[in-house]
Amino acid sequence: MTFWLPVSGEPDHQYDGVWRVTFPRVKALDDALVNRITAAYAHRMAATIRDVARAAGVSPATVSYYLNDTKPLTAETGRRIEKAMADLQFRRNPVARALASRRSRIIALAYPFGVGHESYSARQFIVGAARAAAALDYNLVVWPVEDDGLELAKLAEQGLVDGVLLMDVRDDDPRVDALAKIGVPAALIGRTGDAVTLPYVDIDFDASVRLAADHLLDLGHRRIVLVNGDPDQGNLHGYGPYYRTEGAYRNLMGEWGLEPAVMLCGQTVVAGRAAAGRLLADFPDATAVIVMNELPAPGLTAELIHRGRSVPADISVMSLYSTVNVAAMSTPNLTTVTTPGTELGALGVEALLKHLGGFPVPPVLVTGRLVIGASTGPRADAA
Amino acid sequence: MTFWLPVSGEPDHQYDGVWRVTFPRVKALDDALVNRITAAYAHRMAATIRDVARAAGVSPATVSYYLNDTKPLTAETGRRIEKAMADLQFRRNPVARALASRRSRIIALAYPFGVGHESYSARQFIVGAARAAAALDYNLVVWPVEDDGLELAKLAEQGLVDGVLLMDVRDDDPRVDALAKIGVPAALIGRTGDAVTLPYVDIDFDASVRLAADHLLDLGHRRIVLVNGDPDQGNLHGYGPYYRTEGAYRNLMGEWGLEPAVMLCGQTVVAGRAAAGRLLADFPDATAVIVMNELPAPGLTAELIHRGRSVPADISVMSLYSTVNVAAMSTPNLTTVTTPGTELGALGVEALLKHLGGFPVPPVLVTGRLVIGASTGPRADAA
DNA sequence: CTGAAAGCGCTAACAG
DNA sequence: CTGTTAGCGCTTTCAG
Repeated sequence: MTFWLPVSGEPDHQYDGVWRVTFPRVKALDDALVNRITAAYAHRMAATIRDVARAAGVSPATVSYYLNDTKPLTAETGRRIEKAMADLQFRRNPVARALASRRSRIIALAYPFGVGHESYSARQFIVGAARAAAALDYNLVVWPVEDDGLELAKLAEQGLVDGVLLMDVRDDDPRVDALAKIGVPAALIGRTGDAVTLPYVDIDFDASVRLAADHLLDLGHRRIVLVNGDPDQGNLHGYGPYYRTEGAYRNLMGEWGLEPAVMLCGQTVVAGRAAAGRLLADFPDATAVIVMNELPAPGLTAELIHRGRSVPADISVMSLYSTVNVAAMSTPNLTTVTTPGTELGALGVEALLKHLGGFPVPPVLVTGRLVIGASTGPRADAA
Repeated sequence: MTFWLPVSGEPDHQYDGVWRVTFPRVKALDDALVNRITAAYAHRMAATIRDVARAAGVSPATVSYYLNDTKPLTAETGRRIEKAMADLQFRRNPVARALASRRSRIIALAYPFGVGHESYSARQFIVGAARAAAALDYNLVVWPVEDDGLELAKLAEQGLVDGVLLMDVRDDDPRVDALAKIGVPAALIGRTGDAVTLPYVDIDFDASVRLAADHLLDLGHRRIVLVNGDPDQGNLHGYGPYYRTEGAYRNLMGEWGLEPAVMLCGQTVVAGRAAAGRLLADFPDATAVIVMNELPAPGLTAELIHRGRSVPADISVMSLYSTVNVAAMSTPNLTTVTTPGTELGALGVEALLKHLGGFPVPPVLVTGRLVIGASTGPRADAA
């Protein structure tokens, strides 16, 4: 079996004791080699539950009860088991436990990795989810899969994981259907359309947009343009963050009696640069702009300055759903409402596990944090 | 059991049908709840190898041989098994397989998540590793653990995984010792000190620095400053990328008969800004600078411009080990030699699996890609 | 080339 | 409160 990494360029290998590889197309191990792998999982030589039982003078079942706290035991019995376990350096075997209990205690994080999903906060989601899982004695496997659900189905139907946490969900997400057909439980980061049947956690778009807009309104701005993501680029129709953010923005503008102004922009730095020209042409009276997602904002800001506008004196830029580090890269460093990635990852795991436990799981919406930078300031032409 | 996410700010919850959470301290499920989780791993109702054997008129062992290609079978037998599997929609149970074979076919990616490790290419490593693992029928669990090896030891000694891939390794890495003591096989992305006993893949620092420096030399620059990472910040003493990059740089300068000039800088955008002042003060004759890692470079560039220097007319900036997206965020967009994250992740998995198979694994060094931006240009004061 | 049989280490009824 | 007893589904000698 061979697989190719999604990297450009031709392979160029040299060997002189070590391999030196430039832009590799990676040819992986073949089947035969993989089959010959001999190392066992680390646990192999450890004492078993039977050894412990024997040493403690109880039955294996009793040890199991103690381990799982699944039946009440006398303190004395517990103490003897505890001692035996310590003496024998007992470590329970998670694989055997999984087989017998029919629960692997492994969950998967499925996240897309194609165009339009190049969010740098991806790392935060993974860290949040993995650490939450670890704290709950679960393991998190990572499945970077295509949007279409095919790869996901293949992985899920292997039956290793107890459940799947889906990232970057769309209204009509093929991955959801794929999992449903296989019968693997799932929870969502993001949501599907109106009839959300699965547990989910998501950004609180209303609150986040309000946080962003209020800051601008407080500074006196009245002509605030939203630079939203473009669903036509990267096939992101029905992508919640786009239309929910726009909805929140329009509501808010309505609430304040202001005219909404929306333009679309691809999710790259370069697209952000290009958007600057359109912004100035189409909305010459804009004094502030809210830019969706972390990549376009730096590009747009840079290009505004390049075209002779001063930020924030002429126009304030608010970066919506970015990270502190990315926001700091621009000059001036950007004011942003962050993506609560760590929180969503952790809360997503929590939702999934509650769901696996058969508990009702109310939706959770998390608001980003307003981090004030130097790209927003008082409206210059204030009446 | 309760755990706190590493997020700042106080919890602020509201419930009105959905939870609305701001800056949450996440309180996770308690033990009792986790114990009550009932969902089984997805496989539970599927046909077993016995069913297949019965349907095919062979023994379970034969089916196993067929599945694993572990003994030669007649074509006819294979065909019958194949048909039975299809009829019954057979899916082998990975947990049972793991128990019997003593191999879980799960490997872990351990990566640090503390200060100094906030690389945005982390996502690429994970994607590369996870997809390589999947291609080889392995699963990758993610363990974001502290540098000290304690958390890692706790996870590894559970015995779920067949091996561990360590990211961001240092010369004297406690995590390596921790794994050795437990007896869990490991491979490295990065390397330990001189006596590297474990298989590793790493950046080809010599080649990458040469790629960066050659570009600048070709443009006529002769006074090229290296802005290296500061090991005192984030406790990164013995961190290979720092001293290997510096070594490569010094060699190269020697080779060209140029005077090396090195300054240190923390791994944040803000530190990069601060470094600009020192650069101008300490090396007023510099016409080009090579900046280590993706965060400081944008800061340094911005501050140089802020101080009235023109990039690249007055000074060229080369961002070493960044990503295309981050490099594009600056104005001018930065020339960079990338971190080959995807490649290293995939090659690391390959190295680990070969190691598990008992095969010799020669080291692999991968060179980044030179992506030319607008931050480097011909030396202005060329004689 | 195929099969019988003995587990892998743990859990979970069911008894007592 | 504790023990007995079957497995969970697959792999892997060891025979034939």
